[in-house]
Amino acid sequence: MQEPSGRPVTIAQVARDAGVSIPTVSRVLNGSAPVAEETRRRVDASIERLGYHPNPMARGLSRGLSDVVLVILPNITQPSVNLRLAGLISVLRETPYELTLVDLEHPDSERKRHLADIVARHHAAATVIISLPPSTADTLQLLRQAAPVVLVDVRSDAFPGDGIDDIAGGMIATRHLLGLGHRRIGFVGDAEDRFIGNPASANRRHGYEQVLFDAGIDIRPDDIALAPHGMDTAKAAALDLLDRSDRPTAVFAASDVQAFGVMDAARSLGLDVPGDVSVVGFDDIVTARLVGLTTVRQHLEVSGVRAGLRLLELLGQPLPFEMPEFPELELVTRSTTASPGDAHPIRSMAAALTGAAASEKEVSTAFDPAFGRDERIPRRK
Amino acid sequence: MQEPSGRPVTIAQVARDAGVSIPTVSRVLNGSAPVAEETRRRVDASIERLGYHPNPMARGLSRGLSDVVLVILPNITQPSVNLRLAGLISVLRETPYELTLVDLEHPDSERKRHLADIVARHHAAATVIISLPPSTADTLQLLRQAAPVVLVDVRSDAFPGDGIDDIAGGMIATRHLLGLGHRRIGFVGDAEDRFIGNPASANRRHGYEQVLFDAGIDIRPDDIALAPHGMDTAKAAALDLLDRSDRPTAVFAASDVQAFGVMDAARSLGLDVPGDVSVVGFDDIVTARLVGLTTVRQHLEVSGVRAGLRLLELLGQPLPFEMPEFPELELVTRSTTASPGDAHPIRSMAAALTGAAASEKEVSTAFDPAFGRDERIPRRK
DNA sequence: GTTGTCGGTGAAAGCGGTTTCAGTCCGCTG
DNA sequence: CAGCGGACTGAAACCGCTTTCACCGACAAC
Repeated sequence: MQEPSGRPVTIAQVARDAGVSIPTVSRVLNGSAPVAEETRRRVDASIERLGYHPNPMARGLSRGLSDVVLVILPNITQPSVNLRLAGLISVLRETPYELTLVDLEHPDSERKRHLADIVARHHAAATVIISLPPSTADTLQLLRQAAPVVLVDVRSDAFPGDGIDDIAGGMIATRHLLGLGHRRIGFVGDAEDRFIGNPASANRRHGYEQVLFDAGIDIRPDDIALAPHGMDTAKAAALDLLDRSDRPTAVFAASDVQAFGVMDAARSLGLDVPGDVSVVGFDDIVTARLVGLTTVRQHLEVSGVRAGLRLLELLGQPLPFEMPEFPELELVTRSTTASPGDAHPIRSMAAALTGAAASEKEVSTAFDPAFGRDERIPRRK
Repeated sequence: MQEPSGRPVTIAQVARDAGVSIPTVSRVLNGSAPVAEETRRRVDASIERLGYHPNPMARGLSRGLSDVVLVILPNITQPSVNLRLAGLISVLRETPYELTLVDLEHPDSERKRHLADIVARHHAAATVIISLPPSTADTLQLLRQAAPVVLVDVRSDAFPGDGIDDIAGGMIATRHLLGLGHRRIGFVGDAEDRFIGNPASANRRHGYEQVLFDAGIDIRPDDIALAPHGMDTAKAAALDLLDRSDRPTAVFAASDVQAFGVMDAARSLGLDVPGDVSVVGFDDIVTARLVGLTTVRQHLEVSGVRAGLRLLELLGQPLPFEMPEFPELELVTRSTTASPGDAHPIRSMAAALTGAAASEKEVSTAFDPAFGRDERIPRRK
């Protein structure tokens, strides 16, 4: 605990202090070779006394591999991304790996940030890419380098990863509305350059269209509104959809964030949810529960956990716990959906406000999001 | 772009390929000394052809300083923490620094993770600590090491940082309720070990008490409910507060998350917000807008930005932009507060659902949270 | 015509670790 | 008692890069 201020303590100082050679200290540190009990004690004492911490750069250089896992994601404030990251972190916490974060924020702006270049620049032990589909060029380049790559929220033949079945998800949501008796069902999703973007929204729409088709319902083009991802943009799109006398009686939004936009639009038109319009979202982010949004739940945090475990496998590390098994997708029925004409305005609004636990089929998991979790556990009591 | 697969390309290979010495390549890379135009061209060509990226560990080791900024925080899924981090990231993005993330998640569990040890272990160029007050021992040890430390959401004499004036914030919230005519005002805040925890909640309470005192209002002990931080715990605490015939007509919650708990409690008691109970939160996280919560806004993302800029200063780096000036705290009036007895149940509920933009005094900033921002900008159009 | 000075370059010495290799010193076996 | 293997240790090489330092040629200054 001395640490004479200034430059950090080096292994050489420890060796000198303990009266041994540098390699011996290294052996004590890593247990890479037998060290006499007495020697070990002396070394440990010196380490403690000097407050020595091995320099991770030197160690990494020497061993030829770093201990950092590079994580690349589009935007950390995005609730879904955030939760996936949290899941990954919870796994990495149990390992000797560090986490280096690269937030692209505007991944496709000018497209100048090539994923593969970012990866190459970092020389990390492994890379996790969240919600960003690598281009073909990226894929080729990533395959050429040695460090493993794991994808989250993206399916690829080239890399392990766990995208969900978005088509099935779209079908679940649409069937729910159909089951409630809706026949005019709108869709609000991403308008995006599909060469770059995540195809999730498009696939959810495919599921939606498939179900309607199977039910013999014609899809009216003007019941589909696309806008760049975001709550406000979705609201604008939803206004087009809902500000008509022959509006749909229900809307399936490709994400919870967009569903909020739809609800906001409904509100500003004086429409009751679900009295006048039912709304279904997708993801089940934390806020969905708060607002009482009916949605298709995917286990966001679990996807991060899985990626972490898969990574450890690839790195030949022991897994701190088992790969969790979760239903991939499930409908969470809350208070933004009802049969057409089946409105109880006041009750439903009130319920919507706080997520009417009574009517909700909740599943408790080991990975509850932060809102439902106590951050500070009172100690000794 | 060849990269013969396997081991990453080294500077030696580039040097050989370009027919120059290693130092020359280094000079081209860093512009640290003049290089003949012709030579430079050859080297650049080799770098490009081989797909060379300097090994950051080797570089760091050699230069004696790393390019990573260590960020330690309590829980990344916590909206306030998340936003602060996002602000920091936006600054670091403009610099050559990498960001390594350590999420404690349960910072005080067993207290075994000493901040100073984490910092020492990483040998980073600098450290940012978000929403975690260092202990005295930590502080001493952190001061002893060379790399700068910046605090976010914590005030300290030892390190630069920008905590807000929580007492003033508590006063703002309470005065608002007082101004609406409330005389029985409850408080819901953190029950915590103040030796470890962040004193924010306690300070907000002090502000609250001060205002009531100045107004000549007696504070009834049972109008104050404390619980470990979290929405569900706050709900339970609020139930105690509100499930009485002589309940308060308004509640000031020490954070938005806790305010949501209070609203949830009110809902489950069949109380209308703000008809029967007004609720004020603190922070103005994204969700607050969504739910229409009246709250005391602090510019969370800006706090991260400031920390980033301050860090760059300490590191002697040029600042990518100016230090933003923002009002420290401001009341954002939405739809969860009203004068006692001044209820319009249906309207207010509906408004609450989506944040009734009309009645809201919004301030637009350059740092809008994700919900209000388009994540994917459609290109070429 | 000798000195500087400066652009341009390479040899070599680190940076702080790990790892190979070559011993010592033992205790055992045959 | 020679021979052997294992426990334990240190010298030295190496990881990939930066940074002196020395050197060479060219050109300006005296």
